[in-house]
Amino acid sequence: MPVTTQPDPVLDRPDAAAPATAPSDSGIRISDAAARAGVSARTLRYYEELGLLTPSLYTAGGERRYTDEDLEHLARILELREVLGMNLDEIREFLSLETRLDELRATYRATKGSTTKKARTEQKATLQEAMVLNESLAEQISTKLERMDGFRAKLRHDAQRCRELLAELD
Amino acid sequence: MPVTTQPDPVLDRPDAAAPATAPSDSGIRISDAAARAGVSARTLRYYEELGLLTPSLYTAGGERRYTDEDLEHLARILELREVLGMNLDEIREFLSLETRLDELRATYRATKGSTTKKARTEQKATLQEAMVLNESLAEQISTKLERMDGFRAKLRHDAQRCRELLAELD
DNA sequence: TATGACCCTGACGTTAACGTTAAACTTTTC
DNA sequence: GAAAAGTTTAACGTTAACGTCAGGGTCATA
Repeated sequence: MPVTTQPDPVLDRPDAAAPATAPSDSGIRISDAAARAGVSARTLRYYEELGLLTPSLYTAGGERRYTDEDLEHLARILELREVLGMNLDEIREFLSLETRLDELRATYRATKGSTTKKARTEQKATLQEAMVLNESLAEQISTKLERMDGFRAKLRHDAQRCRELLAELD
Repeated sequence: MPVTTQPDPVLDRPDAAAPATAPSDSGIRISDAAARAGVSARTLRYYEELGLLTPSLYTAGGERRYTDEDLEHLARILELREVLGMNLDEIREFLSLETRLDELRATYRATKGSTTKKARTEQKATLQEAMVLNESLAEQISTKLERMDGFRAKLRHDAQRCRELLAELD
């Protein structure tokens, strides 16, 4: 037995639609996953330890197997780290809120409006929380963008002065 | 004797023009400088240890005194750290190149074109180096700006979906 | 089925960027 | 001019995010 997934991994996908290209399945090993993402295997184990990225498959022998979905998740983590400069704790917070939003949307679609008042207020609370974090993040990003843009302008100005000096030197 | 600056600190400024507001002079102590910049005194000592920021004054007793100019320099360091996410080594490299450019401009103006060929080729080399670093930095910033902007767009989209859901919940 | 290539789980090591503390010295203030 | 407040150097401590290594299993392939 190669893999310890009892339910069919294709028919049971959270997203009902069949994937574009049938996955070569059973996932890839950790070193390959790491190489594709440009990180080390140790990093993947560490992220798992922190609860950031759990491979969706394990072999019977206990080896990690990563799916394409896992790799996408990893890419999101790395984007938050590299582009936004978040530390791993902030990333976990952000991702957990994202997950809760997804769940909320799922249950919302499932119950289709016929929810109790209690459930509805809870959903509202989650949505509010999401909005708050979203807006605070967007604001931080905007100010950072402005400052970076200002810096870039200074760089351009400096470059111009360099060019002028070079020109004067014939 | 309060300060160990033999020449007059006002008349001997590198920039000949008199400062807009006569400085209350003799500089501020380390903890005040740190507080103004929003960092710790330890950080200032550490930056000095790394050669990033040397206070322009010392009391006879050996205490650091920071001038407004020092604080501006510190602000630049912090901008490189916070906005661009540079580490302290990268910051030092960048600042040292900036300093060399300033020196180059100074000697250029001083000699007013009457330089030897050897000196001129050296100046050209420095300018080229500066341009290379400048462009590489500008490029990095641009790609980072794009990715951050993309992320912000995703956030906006998410926020919109949240608002729609909230509206549906009446 | 053997064997080389991988992987597992500890566990300790590393680096950057400071934090903290101690013991002695300066500066300021009353 | 003496206490209070602040500073100095030196040295060890801390945290995040992994690196590295040992000892022992697992996988793929010939």
